[in-house]
Amino acid sequence: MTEKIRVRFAPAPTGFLHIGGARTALFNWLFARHEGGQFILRIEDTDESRSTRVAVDNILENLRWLGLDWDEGPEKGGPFGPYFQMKRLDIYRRYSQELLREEKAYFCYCSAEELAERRKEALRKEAQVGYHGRCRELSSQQKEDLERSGREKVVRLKTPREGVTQVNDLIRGKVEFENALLDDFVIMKSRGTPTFNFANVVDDHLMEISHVIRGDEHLSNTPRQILLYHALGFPLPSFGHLSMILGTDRSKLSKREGAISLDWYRQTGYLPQALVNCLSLLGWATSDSQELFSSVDEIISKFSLEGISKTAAIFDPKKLEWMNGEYIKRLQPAEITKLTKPYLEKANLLRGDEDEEWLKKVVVLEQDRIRTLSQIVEYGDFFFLPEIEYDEKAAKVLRKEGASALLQIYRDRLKDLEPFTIEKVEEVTRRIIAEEKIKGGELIHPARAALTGRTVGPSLFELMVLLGREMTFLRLDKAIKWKG
RNA sequence: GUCCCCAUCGUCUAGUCCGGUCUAGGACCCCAGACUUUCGAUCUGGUAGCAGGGGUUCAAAUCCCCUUGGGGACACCA
Repeated sequence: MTEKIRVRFAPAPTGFLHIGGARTALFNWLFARHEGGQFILRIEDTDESRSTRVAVDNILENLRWLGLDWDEGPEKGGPFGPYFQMKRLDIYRRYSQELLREEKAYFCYCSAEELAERRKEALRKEAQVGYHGRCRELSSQQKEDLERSGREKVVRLKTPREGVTQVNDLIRGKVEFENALLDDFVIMKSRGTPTFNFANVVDDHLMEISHVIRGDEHLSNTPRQILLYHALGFPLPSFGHLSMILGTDRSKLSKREGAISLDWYRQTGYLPQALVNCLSLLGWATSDSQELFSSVDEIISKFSLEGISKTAAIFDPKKLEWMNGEYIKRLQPAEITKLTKPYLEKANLLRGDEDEEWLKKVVVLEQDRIRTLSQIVEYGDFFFLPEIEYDEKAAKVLRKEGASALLQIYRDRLKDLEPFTIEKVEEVTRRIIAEEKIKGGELIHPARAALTGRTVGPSLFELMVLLGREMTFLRLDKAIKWKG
C-alpha cells in the first residue's frame, strides 16, 4: 500500500508564531519531507474576534524564515483550497445541514450566557461540566416555538450515550474514551461559523490529510473528532500527538511569556538553521542522541516518528544559544559579515565608508565568541567607536602599579613601527617584555584594557592591527593620561 | 471535580518495545584545571538522575499494580 503522505500545520492566527507552534510545524514538515509527502498550511481563522491579518503575516513570515516551505496554502494555493477557513464557510454549512437532515445533529437554543453560567457553576461545584442536552429531545412544537421566538441557535452533534471511542495514536498507542463523558458539543456557532472540531475534521478530510500530527492538548479533542468522522462517513486519518513544550514554569506556553516568539529570536540574531536544529530535538532524538546536524537535510533524512518521545519538554534558551554559537562558527566570512552588518548599523556603529575587507576581518575576529549575531555589537563596538569607556575590570587593570609606564614605552615603540603588521607588533611586544623582564600579561593586559576597554576579547596583536596605528596610539595615550 | 497523557541528571535526551553487556551514556548549564595573549574562546576533567512503594523474576531504569507529582482537556477558543 503506497499511501500518499499529506500532513498539515493548521495554526489559529490569534498571535505571533512561538516556539511551540514552530515545533509542531517543523515536525510535520520534517515528516512530510522525509516521507516525500506534502506539507499543507491551513489558517484556522474561525475565531473572528481574535484572528488578525497581522498574525497571519507573522506566521507566514516566520515559517519562511525557518525554511519550512509549504506545498499548498496561503499565497501559494493548491488543489484543495481555499486554505483560510473563513473562506470555506459554505462547505461547513453544507456538511452541517447534512448532519441536521440525518438527525445526527440538532439545533440548540440555549443561550450562551446561560450555558456559561452553568459551566461556571459546575466548575465551582467541581461537578461534570459538559452540556446537559436539554435541546436534544425537543418536541416539534417546542422547536417551532423556539424558532418563532427568534432565539439564536447553534448546531450540536448528537453524541452516543454509551460505548467507547478509541484513538489509535501513532505516538501514544491506544487511548480509550467513554462516550458517556463526551457531551453534545457545538459544531456550528450561532453566527454560522464552524467550531474548531468541526472545521478541522471537514478540512482534514477534504484536504486528504493522511496524518494529523499536532500538540498533545488535542488528544482529548480527538474522540469528539472521531465521532464527527463517523457521523460524516469520513475515513479516519492517522493521529499522532506530540508532547507539549512547556514554559520554564512547567505550564503551557503562553504568548505573554518571555522570549518565546520567533520574532524575538530572529531579531536577536539567531540563525534559522540553529533554531531548526534545536527545535527538532525537543521531543525527538536519534538513537545516539546526536546534538548537531550538518544540515537540515541530515535532520530530514534521520527524522522518524519512532524517535519521538512522549514526555513534555521544557525549552532551554541556553542550549539554543550554545547551538547558535556553533552555527555561527560555521559561517563563511562573507556570510557572517553580511548577517552582522544590520546589527552594527542599528547600533549606529557604522559610518558607511568602512572598507569591506576590514569589516570582514573585524567580524571574523569576533566570530568564535559571539553566540548571537547581535552580540557583535557588545563584543566588537570598540572597533567602531571613536571613544571607548573602560569597564570595571579594565579600569582595575589600568590602575595597576606600573601599567601606565609600560603603556608609555609601548606607545613610543609602536609609534614608528614599520610595517604595522601582526608579526611586527608581536615582535615588538615580545621584545619589550624581554627587556623589562616582565611576564607577557603585565603588558598585554593593560594594553588590551586601553584599546578595547575590556579584559576579554580576541588576540591583542590582531585587534591592534585592525584598529590601526593611529587609533592604537590615541587610545594608549589616553590610557596613559587617565587618572582612575 | 471528571476524563486523558506523561514520569532517567537543574534542562534536552540515549537506554524501556525484545529484563542481564547500565556501578545508567551524550549534550546544555554550572564548577574546577590547563593554555598564560585575556576571555564569556579553546582543551581536559568534575558535580548531578532512573519520583516513591509494592509485586513478577535468578536478575528490573526496563514488565505489572498502587501512590505521588506534573501537564492537558472538559467553551458559540483553537
